[in-house]
Amino acid sequence: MTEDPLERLLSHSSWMNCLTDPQANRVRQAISIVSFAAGSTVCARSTPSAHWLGVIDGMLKLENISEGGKSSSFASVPAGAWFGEGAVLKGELRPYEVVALRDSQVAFLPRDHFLRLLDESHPFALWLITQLNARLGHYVALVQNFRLGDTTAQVAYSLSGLFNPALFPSTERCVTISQEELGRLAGVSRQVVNRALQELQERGAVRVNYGSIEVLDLQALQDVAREA
DNA sequence: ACATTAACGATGA
DNA sequence: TCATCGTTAATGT
Repeated sequence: MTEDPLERLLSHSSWMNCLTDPQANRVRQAISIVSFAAGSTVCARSTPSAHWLGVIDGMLKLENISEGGKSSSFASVPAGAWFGEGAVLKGELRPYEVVALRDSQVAFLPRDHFLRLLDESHPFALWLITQLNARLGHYVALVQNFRLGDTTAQVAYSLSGLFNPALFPSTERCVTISQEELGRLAGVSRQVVNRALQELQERGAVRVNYGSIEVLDLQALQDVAREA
């Protein structure tokens, strides 16, 4: 039963602790699981936000695409995280595209089940407020970083954001992401990412591997992100 | 100054 | 073989 990937996700999802056994079982049965190949679209932009999404395995990105076909992602979502509650709450069309960065498995919880939990469970509502607040804090810091920091600080902040324990409780020390993808996340070119990572490696904050980055000193990474 | 795009060769999986 | 990496040159703001 620990082989069940959905159970693995749920056992690491702190909001499950807010639910009663009947509620938890209801949720289990309502969730459907879909696999996506790297590069495929999980949710198209401007389609109804009919589900709350959890990443069982792999990694997703949330991105906007400009007219010129250039894409900029504003969030990467590693395994273990749930997202999309904003669009579900507002009942609006999804304002961004969800794309699998690698082969991924995604859990879909239907919108009505999500809303019912919110209606029935005070602890779940409190958990959700905490979650939204943590995300708000992340983006407030992102704006400050964008205005005050140099490009190395931007890369450092974007990378450290993947290890924010409030948002992504169960991320490992190592993240599989190409320098090009990190560039899309940080809003800079791949060349700048490459130089920034080498500088961060010289400082001992990270180790750069082929297709992945290992964080050796998260505090040092966050310190660089705050430099102006 | 410093970032961006384009391009090239080298190298890992 | 393909993706990714490290680097350089030309160009833009």
